[in-house]
Amino acid sequence: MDQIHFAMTNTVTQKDAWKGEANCSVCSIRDTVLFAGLQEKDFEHIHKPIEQLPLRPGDILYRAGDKADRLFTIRSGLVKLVQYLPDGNQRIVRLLRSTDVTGMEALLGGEYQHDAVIMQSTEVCVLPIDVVQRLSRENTQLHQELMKRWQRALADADLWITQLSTGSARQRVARLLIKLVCDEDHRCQLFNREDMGAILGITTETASRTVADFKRKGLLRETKPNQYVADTDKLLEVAEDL
Amino acid sequence: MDQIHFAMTNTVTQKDAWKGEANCSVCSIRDTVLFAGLQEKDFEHIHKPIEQLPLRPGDILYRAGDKADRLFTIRSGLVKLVQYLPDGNQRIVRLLRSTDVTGMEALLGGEYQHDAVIMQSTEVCVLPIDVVQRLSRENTQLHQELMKRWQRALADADLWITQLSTGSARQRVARLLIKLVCDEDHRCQLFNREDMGAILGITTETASRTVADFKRKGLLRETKPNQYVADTDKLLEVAEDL
DNA sequence: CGCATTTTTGATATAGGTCAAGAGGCGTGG
DNA sequence: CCACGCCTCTTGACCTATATCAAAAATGCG
Repeated sequence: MDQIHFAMTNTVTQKDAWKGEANCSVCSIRDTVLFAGLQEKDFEHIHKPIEQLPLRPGDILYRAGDKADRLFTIRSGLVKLVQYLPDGNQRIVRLLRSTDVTGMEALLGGEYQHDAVIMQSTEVCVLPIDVVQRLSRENTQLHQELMKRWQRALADADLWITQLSTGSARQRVARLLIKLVCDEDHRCQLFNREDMGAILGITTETASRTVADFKRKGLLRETKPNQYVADTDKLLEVAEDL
Repeated sequence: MDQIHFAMTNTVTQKDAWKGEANCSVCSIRDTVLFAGLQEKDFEHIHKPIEQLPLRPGDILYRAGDKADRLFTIRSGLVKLVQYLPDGNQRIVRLLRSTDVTGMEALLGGEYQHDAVIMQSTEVCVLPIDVVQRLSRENTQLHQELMKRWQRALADADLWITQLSTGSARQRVARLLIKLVCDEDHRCQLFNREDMGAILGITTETASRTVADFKRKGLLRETKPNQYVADTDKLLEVAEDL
């Protein structure tokens, strides 16, 4: 459908939004992050600074076909990986959130495989690929961590197929909502219906109708604009079509 | 639907079908295979023998939940990776063919994520994980090759989503057929309609109807039982809905 | 040859696509 | 602060593709 509005949006290359050089050794999410296993001495070897960037909805982190020379850790926010069909339609193939790593294509020196588009205000760390490669050679734990990320991405992709691309529209929407519930209060934010459709392989209208229906039936309650509370139990019933 | 008929089938653990110890240094497909980059001296370090197994349709290479301690290279044949939905339905999430590697979960010491089921007579090499791990530490090229395989699996998974789980049933079947065409004569073998359905997220009946229709319309010609010639151009038209 | 399994085909129901219009939000500029 | 225009969401009416249920035809196997 659209895939447009690119011309206006920033890519990360323009450093005007640069937030500053990161100090990984005091990173607040360091123990869950790619660099978790690094030692003091490892940090001494990082000469190139690691940038930390704030990004806004609609910004493009990288595009399919760009030379892959950087790896990204998502500190916070939400990013979609998008691929295009021959007919121009788009399909979202993965969502990235806090502590996720993306752009691992860079480790092999190829091109990025997706457009990475910011959906909610996001902060990323930008890791130059040569830094990661050297560290990965020297530090077994980082190396292990990289493989784990790879494995995780693959498991995510499998789930995307089995959960989000299989079954009725109702089931798919329900499963997506369950995935989105973040805190223990079952709160979640949704995104626009078009993106929901591109995630689930259904039309915008069907996404809309289904969400509206869930609201009416009380599986979803909107506390304030785009702030929902989900009835996870009922959603699960729908997801498995009981 | 079924996911059954397991009780009767072999898993690879029973070595009765053992074909013999492989000699990797003279492997006929060695230059396209995981061990492509190994040197003579590397082979000297492989103490544990590398098994080479012939498998028959219906055999199970490994099952979801099994401890992942071996990595497999497909020498020839066809293997499906299957996952199950909560409601018991199955979905095929990947197909493996000659030179593909599977079971990389083993590198992280977890459990296999899928059932790996033989679809057509297959030969695999079984690589004990500790062998691979040691070699990968010593040999950069093997290590690189492993990452490439990981990347490839991920790209396959993305294609599975965009090509085989998106669009009308006709389009999906057409795209699948295009994928299956192997030689330059556009020959291909199909598999049973149920598997086609589980790959495409459609019913067995729809798969059957669509294939039958393609035959009638001449997009597909059956030369002998389960030996087809595909009209790739016409299939492409259908795939992109021109 | 006869049984079991898979494929094909038919009839029917329905979920979801399509096209179109209205409703609600939100930012911009007067 | 309001009015206008733009955009997204929602809803409606309609129609088609695909699921579902069932039975016949074809295929393979012992």
